[in-house]
Amino acid sequence: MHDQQKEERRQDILTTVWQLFQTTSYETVTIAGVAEAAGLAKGTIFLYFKTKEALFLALLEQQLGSWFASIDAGLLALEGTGDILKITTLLCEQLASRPGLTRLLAILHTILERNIHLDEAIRFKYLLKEHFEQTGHLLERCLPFLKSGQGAHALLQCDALVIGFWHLSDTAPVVQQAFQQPELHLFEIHFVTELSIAMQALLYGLEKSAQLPSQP
Amino acid sequence: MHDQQKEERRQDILTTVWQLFQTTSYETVTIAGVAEAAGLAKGTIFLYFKTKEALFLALLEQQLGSWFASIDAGLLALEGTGDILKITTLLCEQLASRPGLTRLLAILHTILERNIHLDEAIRFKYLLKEHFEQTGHLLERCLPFLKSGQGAHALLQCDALVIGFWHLSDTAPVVQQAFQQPELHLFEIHFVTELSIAMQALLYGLEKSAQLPSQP
Amino acid sequence: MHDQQKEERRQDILTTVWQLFQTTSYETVTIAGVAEAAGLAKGTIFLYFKTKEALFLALLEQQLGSWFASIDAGLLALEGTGDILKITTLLCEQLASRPGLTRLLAILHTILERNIHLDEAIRFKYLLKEHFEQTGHLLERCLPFLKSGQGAHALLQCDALVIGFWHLSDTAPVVQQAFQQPELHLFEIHFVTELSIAMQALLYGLEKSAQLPSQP
Amino acid sequence: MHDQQKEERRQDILTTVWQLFQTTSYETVTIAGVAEAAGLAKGTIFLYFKTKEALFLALLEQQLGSWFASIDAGLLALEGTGDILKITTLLCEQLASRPGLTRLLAILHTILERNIHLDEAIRFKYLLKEHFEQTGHLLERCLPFLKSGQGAHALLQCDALVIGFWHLSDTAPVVQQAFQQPELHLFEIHFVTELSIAMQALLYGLEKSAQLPSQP
DNA sequence: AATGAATGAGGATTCATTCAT
DNA sequence: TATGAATGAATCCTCATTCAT
Repeated sequence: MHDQQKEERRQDILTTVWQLFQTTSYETVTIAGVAEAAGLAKGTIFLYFKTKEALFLALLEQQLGSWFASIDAGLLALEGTGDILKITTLLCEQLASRPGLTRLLAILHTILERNIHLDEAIRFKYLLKEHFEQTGHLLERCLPFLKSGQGAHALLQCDALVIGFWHLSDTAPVVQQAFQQPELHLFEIHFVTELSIAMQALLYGLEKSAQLPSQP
Repeated sequence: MHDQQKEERRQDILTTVWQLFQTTSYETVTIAGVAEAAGLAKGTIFLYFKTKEALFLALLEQQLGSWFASIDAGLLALEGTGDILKITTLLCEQLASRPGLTRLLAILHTILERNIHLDEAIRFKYLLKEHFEQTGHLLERCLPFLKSGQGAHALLQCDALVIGFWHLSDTAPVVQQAFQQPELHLFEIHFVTELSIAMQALLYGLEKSAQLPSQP
Repeated sequence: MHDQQKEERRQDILTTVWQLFQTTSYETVTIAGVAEAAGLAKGTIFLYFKTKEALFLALLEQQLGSWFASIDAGLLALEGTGDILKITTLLCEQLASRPGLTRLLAILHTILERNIHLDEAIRFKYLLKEHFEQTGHLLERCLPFLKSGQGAHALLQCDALVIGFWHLSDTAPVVQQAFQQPELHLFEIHFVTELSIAMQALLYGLEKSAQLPSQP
Repeated sequence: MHDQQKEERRQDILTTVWQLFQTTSYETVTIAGVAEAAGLAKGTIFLYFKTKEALFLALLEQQLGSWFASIDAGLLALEGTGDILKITTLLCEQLASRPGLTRLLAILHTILERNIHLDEAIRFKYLLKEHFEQTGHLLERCLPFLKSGQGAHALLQCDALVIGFWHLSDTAPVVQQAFQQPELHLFEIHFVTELSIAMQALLYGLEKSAQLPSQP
């Protein structure tokens, strides 16, 4: 079996998992279910992914790759504009079109990274670093107030916003019911909307901070 | 047994849980452990708290109450100053001095709210609303650019930042090891530091946004 | 529920396991099977025994208790006789009438003791020590050549013989088939017979050794 | 590929397994590990050995061959002496210098013989028979009280002792900890020491038994 | 002869929660 | 009001072995 075939099978598994994950939660997706849906034996799954977490991490890598690619393309077109609104819209819309990605990001630190091997952790973090730095670089060329290295850092701050607002917006069923009470609509968060607002404000604020003389 | 005695026992349980939670994780704290530490039977715990999640939610309520009280006091002293830096420092330092609070906030939406009853959800959300609106009000008086109602909303945005940065900073052991690799220190997040920076930028940005003519 | 009832249920479980163990192997006995046969939930079994190994260890304790009791009674009747043959016969026949005991002894060190908690290990070893010393004492009074403490030691040597000969006699099915070959009957070991012969020789030898002046 | 080459490769595999087995347990040695260490594919291992058990059985054959050779040489020098102490010392020291051999003997009947094919079982048992009879013969010439055929039988009894004392001395980690308790040192068995004592006694006893008029 | 991808069986264990007493 | 015995769901992963190439 050639490497190409192996890669194809790996992709098959990832595609299967991705489909299952769309309609259910991480917990609901079981290896047994994945194997059955993929027409493989349980053990075969583990031949391609050491743990369930590593499997979903690979999924995240793909989605992240896709997202960063879109962002990079978009940022190139915005080079030098300094248009925070357009940049925010770009980031958020590309995220909104990948609902699964956000859910994966939201469980990355609490679940996915909790049961992987060191080598996987290192590889993933380096990959992430590459993305952050490359896209951060592009971001710096769009937003001149960002100095070298601050682009990646800004992306990290956006990541925090994504995770945070996802948690706020992805409410449990009981909480949904509670929201039927009057005056509680305050907490009904529309993810993309709120994320956009906050991200925009954050970038404006970074611009302002850059203009200030010093920060201890 | 008088209501007072019941309340005392309820407090005893909460105090016990709080102590256990300080040194371990939510998962590690078991009802059996709580019962033993409190000198009660397992079943008794459930007489005071319907579920484990409700128990921790009560804990969160207390800590939140304490935090909001401090914030309120602090904001009163900053009324009208518009000093974003001081406000940010206030919010973050009061959070930094309550490590358990942050950890509870980080699991509020993914765990605590997932297994409580409707009445508890409603009560908690109303309580939260009260806090958000009262403190939001005070915030509005400190930051004149915040219109009525925007104070609570700003606090919500801060909440998102807290959750997000906690996830980014609370890394799994393997990831900690991975960080020993060169050039990965980018991801080593010091919670309070990063939270402060982002929160400050966010508030600056909200100020800037308020000055802009319109927002679609 | 009184302690007595708890003890009864504990006994029920042990009895159930004992019955299952009679007709199958340790591996074949599953907790699920035990629970079903006992009309209990799986979790309930673990309420009475921390691990599967601890469950079988309790079984062994009972059987050992019974065996030692019979031996003690028998040895009392042989006090001062120095009749090695009768003693050997006593030990072996009491063992032969408890087939399960031998099987448990044979897996004690390789399986049972491998997954128990320290407190259980300590308790079991002290229990064993008690038995060895008490019965060893009686043995010393039957066999005058045994000095103080040597009785327990002799029992330990017998234990080794029991384990060893059980392994030699409890042959795998394939090996059974192999024994249909001519001239291989050498290896067809009848457990009790061979154990008796060796144990008798061992005791004779200990007597002889005692008469020798010194052993480095 | 010539038979000679095949035999060489077979030896390579055995050598590799032997090295791995020295530092770990039977369970820890995996076919995958053996294949990797030997620079072969997993499937290749099974071309030379039908099962994992057959592989270790071959190992045991080699070690046994080596041990019996040493014993034979030693017994020749002791011919006619009737010196039980020297014989015991010979047997035990040659065993002590081959720690892996004892470990293999201890799992021979419970593991190795459980998953081999009939032809292998037959071959192994015949091989064993050869050894037992040849060395048994030599033993008979050292110990005149042993009648024809009793030498092999005595070796079988020694085998039982080896297995039994190995189990008693090879204690689980928890049990090791338990032995830190006072008064439990009774169970801390030094394998070679105890084996020597018991084997010597056994042989003395066989001598004594031979002098007795009759045995039922 | 060598490969290595695929297989798939197999089971203990925890712990929040309930409810009879 | 307090107890604590009983419940039972829920699933990952290893690794010897096979067999098509």
